[in-house]
Amino acid sequence: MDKTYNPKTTEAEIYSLWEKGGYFTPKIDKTPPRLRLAKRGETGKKPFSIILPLPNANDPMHMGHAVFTIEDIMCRYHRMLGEPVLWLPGSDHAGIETQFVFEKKLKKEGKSRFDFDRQTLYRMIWNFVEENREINISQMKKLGFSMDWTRYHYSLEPEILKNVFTAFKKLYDDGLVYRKEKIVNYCTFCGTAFSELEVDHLEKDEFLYYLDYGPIQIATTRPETIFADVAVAVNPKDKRFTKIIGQKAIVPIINKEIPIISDELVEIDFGTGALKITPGHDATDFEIGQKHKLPAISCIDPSGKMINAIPELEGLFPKEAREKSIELLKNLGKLIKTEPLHHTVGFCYRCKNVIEPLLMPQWFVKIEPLAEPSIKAAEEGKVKFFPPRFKKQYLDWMNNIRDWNISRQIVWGPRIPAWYCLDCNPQIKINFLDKGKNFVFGTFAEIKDKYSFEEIKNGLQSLTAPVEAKFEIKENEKCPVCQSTRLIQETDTFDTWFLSGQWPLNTLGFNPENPSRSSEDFKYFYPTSVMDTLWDILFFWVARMIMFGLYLAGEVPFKTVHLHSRVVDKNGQKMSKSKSNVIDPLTMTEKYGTDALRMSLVFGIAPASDFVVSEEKIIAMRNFANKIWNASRFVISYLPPSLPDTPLTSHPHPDDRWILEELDKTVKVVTKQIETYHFGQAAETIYEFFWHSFCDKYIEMVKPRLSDPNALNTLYLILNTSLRLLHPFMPFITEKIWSLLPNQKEPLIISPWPEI
RNA sequence: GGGCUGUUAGCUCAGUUGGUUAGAGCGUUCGCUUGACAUGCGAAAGGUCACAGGUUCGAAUCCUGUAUAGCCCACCA
Repeated sequence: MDKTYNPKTTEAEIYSLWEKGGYFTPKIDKTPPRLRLAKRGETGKKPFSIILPLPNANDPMHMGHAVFTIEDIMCRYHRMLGEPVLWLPGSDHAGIETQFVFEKKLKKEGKSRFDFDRQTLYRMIWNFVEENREINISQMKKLGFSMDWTRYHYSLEPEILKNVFTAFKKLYDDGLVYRKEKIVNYCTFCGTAFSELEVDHLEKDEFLYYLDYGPIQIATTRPETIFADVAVAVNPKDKRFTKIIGQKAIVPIINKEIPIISDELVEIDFGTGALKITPGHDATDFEIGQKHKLPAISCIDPSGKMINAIPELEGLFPKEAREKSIELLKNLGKLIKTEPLHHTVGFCYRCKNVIEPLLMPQWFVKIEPLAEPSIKAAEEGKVKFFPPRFKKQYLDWMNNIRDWNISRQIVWGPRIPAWYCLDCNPQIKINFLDKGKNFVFGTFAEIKDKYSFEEIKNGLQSLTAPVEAKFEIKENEKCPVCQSTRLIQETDTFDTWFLSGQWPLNTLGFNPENPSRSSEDFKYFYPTSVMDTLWDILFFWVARMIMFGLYLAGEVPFKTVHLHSRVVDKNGQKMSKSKSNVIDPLTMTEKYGTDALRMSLVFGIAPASDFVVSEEKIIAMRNFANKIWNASRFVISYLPPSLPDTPLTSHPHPDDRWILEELDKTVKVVTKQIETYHFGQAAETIYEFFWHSFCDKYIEMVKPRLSDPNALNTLYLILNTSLRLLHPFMPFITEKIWSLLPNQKEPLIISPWPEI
C-alpha cells in the first residue's frame, strides 16, 4: 500500500466495480406478500427507495447537488441492511429556468426570443439542454452516488408526457382544471404569467399620491392606472362617506364619471379611506369589481406598455407613465399631496423586475379538492416531516392555498393539450413570423385571407384565445362542430412543477389511465421511503407531489420528507455564480478526493439549517481519509494473508475489552443516529471513535503486543467494523481498503451493516 | 401584519428526550523525524452556553419576557 491515499486512481476504479456489479440496481423480491409474511426474517425485506430531487438538465453541478450525499448515505446504509434499495435519478427540463438561461445566451449573440418561431426556438433549447444533460450524470457519478442509472428518466420523455396529459385530462374531466380570466402575476420582461409562489414580495420605498376625484379624494401608489378605474370604494362603516355612496366620482385627466361604492375590503385608516377600483390591474380591485359587477379595463398590455390611456402616454412603460401622469395631475391641480410609503411590491423571482398584475385568461387547477386529502395525510402522519417543524409550514400553506395557475407563456415546455378550432374561434389572437420572417400580429379573422394555415402554424409564436373560446382536450383531425381542419394547439406551456409534481408516479411507471395496470416497480416501490430535499421547494414541489400522489394514485408518494441543509459561503451567503462565491464540488474532489468532500458536507451538520463548507474543512476530512488509509495500512501489514473464519472475539484479551466495548457502543450510536436522520452526528461519532479511540489510543497501546494473535484479531475486527460504519459516508476509500483485507469475499457496498 | 429559526471557545458550528470536569474542526502556545500517518503524535491555553426572570435536587437543554440576526408566509391600495 502507498504511504498516502490516492483518490484519483481509486475512485474511477471503484465506481466501475460497483456499476459493473449491478449493485445500484435493486433486486426486486417478488415473493408475494402472503408468503413473505410466512418467511419473515429470511427474505422479503421491505424495499427502501428515494427519488432524486431532479436537477435541472442544463445545470452543471454545484454544492447543492453534492448535498445529495445525504441520500447516498441513506441508500448505502439500507443496502447494507440487505434491503432492496432504489435511488432513482433523473433530470428536469426546468421550463422557465432553462428558457431564462437560454435567453441570456441569445442576448449575448444579439438575439432574442422574438426572432424565432416557437418550433425553432424549442428545438434550439432542446439541443442546448442535450449538450449539458450528460455532464450532470457523469458529475453525479464522480460523487460516488449509488443511483440506479438503468432507471434514469428525463422529464420530456414521451411516456412521461403521455402520462402528464392523461393526468391533465382527468383533472379536466373531474372539473379541477379550468380556463378563466383573472388577475395573474405577469412578468412583462419574461413574457409569462406565474403562480403565487413565483412572486417575491419585497419591501420598497415608494410614494402614496392623493388625488382629487371630485366629491372624494383617493390615495394610490399607481397614478398611471387611473385610466382603468371603474369605481371608487369606501368602507360601509366609514361615516365620513355614508352620504356620498351612490354618487359619481370623477377620474382626473380623462374626466370620466365612475360610481362611488362601498365594500368591507377597503381599509378605513389607509390613505383617505377611499380606494380607486382598477379591476384590470389589481387583484383586490378585481375581486371588488366582480362583487359589484363592474367592468374591467386594461391600460397596460402584456408587453408592459400603456394602452387605452391618453395619447401622451400611449406606448410608454408604467414607470415613465407614472411620472408623466403625476405631472399632468399636478398641472391640473388634481394632485393634493404626496407622501412616502414603505410597502411591499411583487417582483419576478426569476428576472427581479416588478410583477404586473394583469387580467388575462389562464389555465388553473382548482386546488382545494387536492389540498384537503394532503392536509389529512400530514395530520394523520402518513407523511412525516423531519425536522418536524416543517409540518406546520406545510399545513399553513395548504390551508391557505389558492388556485394554481399552471399556464406559462413560454416555449420551453410541453404545450397544454387543448386544441382550438380557428374557424369556430376567429377572434383568437395570433403572433407569428411569415415566410419572410416578418412579425405578424392579428386575430385569425383578420389574417386568414392573407396567410395560409400552414404558414401561420409553421411560423407560430403564440396565440391568445379569448376566455370564451371553445377547445377540446384532445387532438382531433377535424373540428367536431364545423369539420374544419384548421385546429391549433394552445401555446401556453405547463408550469414545470405540474410535471415534476407527478415525478414519483411517472418515473416508477404509474399508469394514470388504469392504475391497476401500473408497473411492477410502481407496485413495489410506491410509496417511496424518503423525499430528501432543500426546504426552498417544499411548496413548489414536495406539496405538489403529495397532492398529485393522493389524487392520481390514492397514496402519498413518500412516507418521510427530510429537509437537508443549505450550503452557504463564509459570509452566510447563498452560493451563486453571480456572487462568484461558489466552491465547485468537482474541483474539490479533484484536489482532495470525493470522500473528503462528502464527509465535509455531512460532518457536524444539523438538518435544515445553513452551513458553511470551506476548503479548510474539506482538507480536515482529507486528513481523516488519510488517517483511515494509514491505520489500515498498519493493521493490514501485520495481518496474516488469511484469517480463521471465526475470530476469537468471545475471548478477547483483558486489555482489549474497553476498545471492544467502545466499538460496540459506536455501532449502536451510529445506527441510531442514521435511523433518526442525525447524519452529522453519526459522522462525528465514527470519526471520534476511529481516530481518537482506535488510532490514538488502541493502536499505540497494542504495539508491544503485535505478535499476539488475539491482538491482531481485535485490530482486524475493529478495522473491519469501522470500514462498514464508514462506508455510507466515505464509500471509495472504504471499499478500496476492504478489497485489501484478507479473506475478502464480497464488495463492501453489499456487505452487511455491523450487527448491534 | 402573522409564523419559524438562530444567538455556545479567536473563527465555523455540533450538543437526540434536562443529569457527572459543555464538544468537534480550523486557528493559537509548548514539545516531538516515538515501529501506519508531519495530511502526523503528545501536552496546553481558551466558554458567566445573548440577556433577565421562572420551573427543578439539578437548565446550554423546559417556560415567560427582552435584545439581536436571519428565513418563510401575507390582496393596506
